[in-house]
Amino acid sequence: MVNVEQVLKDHQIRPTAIRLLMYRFLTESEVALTLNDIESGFDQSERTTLYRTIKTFEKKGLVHQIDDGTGVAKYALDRPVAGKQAEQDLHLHFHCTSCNETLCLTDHKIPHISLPKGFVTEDMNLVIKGVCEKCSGQ
Amino acid sequence: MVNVEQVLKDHQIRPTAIRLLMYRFLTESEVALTLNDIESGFDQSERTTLYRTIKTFEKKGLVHQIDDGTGVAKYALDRPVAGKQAEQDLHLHFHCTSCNETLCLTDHKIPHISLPKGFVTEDMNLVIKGVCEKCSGQ
DNA sequence: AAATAAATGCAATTTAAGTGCATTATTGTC
DNA sequence: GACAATAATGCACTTAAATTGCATTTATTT
Repeated sequence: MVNVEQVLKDHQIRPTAIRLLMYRFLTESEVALTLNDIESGFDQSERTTLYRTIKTFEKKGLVHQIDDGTGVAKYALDRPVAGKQAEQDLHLHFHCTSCNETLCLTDHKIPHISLPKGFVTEDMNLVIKGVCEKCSGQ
Repeated sequence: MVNVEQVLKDHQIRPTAIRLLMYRFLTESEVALTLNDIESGFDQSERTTLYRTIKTFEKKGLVHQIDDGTGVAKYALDRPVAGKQAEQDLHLHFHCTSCNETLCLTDHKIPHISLPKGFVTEDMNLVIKGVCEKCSGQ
């Protein structure tokens, strides 16, 4: 069991009630969540507060935003890979066109790609669209 | 010089004035364009018409939409690769965080990635963020 | 406990995307 | 070429997500 309060503090995030709740909520989700998803997970909550909370998490490196092509931003926890750090945001994402869910394939790294002269890579974003194992029934 | 009218017809698109103009406009652009970019390129034009035109082009396989993470859709012509077809939309895109431009790196294909059992790939989308050769000055 | 700084709640704005419908233009048929 | 049928266009409007302003509340520092 992780000490959520400590995790937030470690990232210079003040552990307020809502932040603790949201962090736990994100922890429990297998898939990336939209702001709407998050909003639905809370009884009484201001959309704006949730928005700013997730943005704070993002800025502080707790979550990453995923653009899966649906036009709505989704967010998922940065789940540290055992032994590694920092390059963890170079994993790829899978978007299921059937159930509309998007998930991190944390141990599928994006292969290195060499670009033409002059191009400097800062970040990479790979989204694979298709049918997930739940929906393909395989 | 390509016969634009014929290109449209080949894709079952009626060659109206606006469509011919927009196709030429897209041809002349090195980078992917937002709807706003396109709108700015025309003197008198209805946003809606341009919107529906680009969507028609997309449906008929003349252009592809690019989601570069800025939250605004961009569009670029499907420029057929000599000798190949169909798999041409598996090239990758580069988004420059300096000039905000996005371009197709047509001859950089997305490498094959093997997914866990049950996952079926239908489409892939790779966007590399960084600094382009114009902005890096290299 | 007071002063300071940050987080929250609510209202409102911005912006892109998309729809409905009447009008206009284009195409196919006679 | 005229006419009917079909599609494209223009304009107004709606939807939905993202984002900001500001007053209020809560937490932190001294």
